[in-house]
Amino acid sequence: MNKEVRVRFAPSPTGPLHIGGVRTALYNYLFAKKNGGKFLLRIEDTDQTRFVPGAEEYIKESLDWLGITPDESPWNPGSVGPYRQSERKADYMQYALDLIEKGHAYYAFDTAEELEAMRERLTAARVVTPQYNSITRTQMKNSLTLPEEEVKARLESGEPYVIRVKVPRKEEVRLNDLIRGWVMVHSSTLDDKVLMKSDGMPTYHLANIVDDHLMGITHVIRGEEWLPSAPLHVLLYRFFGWEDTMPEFAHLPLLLKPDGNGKLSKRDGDKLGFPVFPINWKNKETGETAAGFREQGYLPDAFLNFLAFLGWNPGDDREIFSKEELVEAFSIDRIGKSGTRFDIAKAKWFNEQYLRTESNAALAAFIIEDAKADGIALDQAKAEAIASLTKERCTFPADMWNDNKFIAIAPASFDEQVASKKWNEEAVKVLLNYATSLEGYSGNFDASTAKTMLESSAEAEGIKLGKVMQAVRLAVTGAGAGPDLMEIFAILGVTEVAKRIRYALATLTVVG
RNA sequence: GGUCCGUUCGUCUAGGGGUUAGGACGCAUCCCUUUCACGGAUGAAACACGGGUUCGAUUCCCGUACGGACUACCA
Repeated sequence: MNKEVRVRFAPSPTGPLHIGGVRTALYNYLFAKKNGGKFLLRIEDTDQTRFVPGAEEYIKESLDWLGITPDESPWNPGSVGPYRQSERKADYMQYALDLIEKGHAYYAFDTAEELEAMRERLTAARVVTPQYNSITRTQMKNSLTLPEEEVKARLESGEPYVIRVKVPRKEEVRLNDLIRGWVMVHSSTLDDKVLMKSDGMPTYHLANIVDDHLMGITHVIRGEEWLPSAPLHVLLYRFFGWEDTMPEFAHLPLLLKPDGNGKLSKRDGDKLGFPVFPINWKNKETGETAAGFREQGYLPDAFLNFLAFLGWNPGDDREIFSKEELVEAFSIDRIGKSGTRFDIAKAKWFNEQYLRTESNAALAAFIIEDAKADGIALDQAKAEAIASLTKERCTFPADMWNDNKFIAIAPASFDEQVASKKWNEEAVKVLLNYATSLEGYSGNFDASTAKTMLESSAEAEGIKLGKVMQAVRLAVTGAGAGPDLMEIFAILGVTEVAKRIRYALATLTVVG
């Protein structure tokens, strides 16, 4: 196989992309890059009734956020465009007509009521699968049953019609899925799917095959929900005479809800306690916003890494992979077969891992911005010091500021539980000493100086530092837990520490 | 209902005819430590079931159960 690998991600703009779709896009991207091929994006907007404004932009923004930008797309077209099926509308009819000519498709004039009546009749006759197929089509209004003249007359009169594929009666359809191996289906279980709708638009089945062919797609990597219709697609390639260039298929296992009860869907929104969308989606009709991973504080590379491992693994114990490493390690035969439940705890873990490896300089930007929202101006140096001190204990960038505001904001109140247990005579004595020596100090104040001075303040009273440490922390931060206290002191500076201690001394009273 | 797909710790998974069934998340305990975290160590925790094939099956085959997808002029 020396043909250039070309894969596509083909979402329909019916709303925000959900993470299952994002994973499909990711696998397509990884496969293309791994094989030096191209990753295309095609918008499948053949259902005019379900079109949602903004969905297309949403898809673009989501992929850009994750850095899996298509090589060819509506916004960056290659030579096989257009990349929106609605803009290719004029071309599909000739292919459908070609099929009719070859005897593999036919016109059908049945109304919705007639189709309904047929299904009811079949159901009443206890036919297990009522469908428009090789048997029932003989009783319907189509170009196979109607006289040629009448068909012509109906077409000329402008009567609405669809074009259906003529599925052979008895045939074994085989397909070799890259993930599942040979899948065999008997054509008698397939129905005569509509290829061209009465509004002149093709259905997914026709448009998909025609476009994949025209766009030189070599591998179709898509969700498992397409597996049942894959045999029909194989049949279509055959009817068109394109079997020799038919793409290889890989049907991805589905992303399931955390309880394993059904596949993850858009409607799950935030009900499950975590986002199902890559980025925020504002529903223009309801005005409601569905949460996205980006806005929740997930780093793009961490999210990508997490997503890649939902159904795929490299075969060894490594788990942290940059995008480039994923490309290098990726292969379709290491994709699993079974559905994957979505576990948000693991996603958080990945984010934590990535947060820790981010540079303090980069993280400082988050802290500065979040502090600003609280009306606090932080300089870069101070923000970097906070980042360095806090990033190892946080899941999201925003936690660095939100969980550690006390570093920049002097406590107005103190954790009562800690105060009642730790605020005692000894602590007061030590803090009194410490405040005094801090106030008389004007040299360089770093973490070790802060500690040395605190130690001597305790020693002077013959008190062990460990006994009063919590109280010291409480006095300066208002809380009983947090990052290394002496490092915090260094960030605060000698004057501020002394000031806070004086305030605590004046505010807190020793009880019991 | 029918067609198709699937089933290893709670979750993501590695493995594959003979293994103490490995790792990760989460959980628990311990260590480190001025706290909380981080980190380190340890632990509990799995081959859905029944038949075959075989000297031997978690692994191969067949059933059953369970789960899922599909079953539109939606994708």
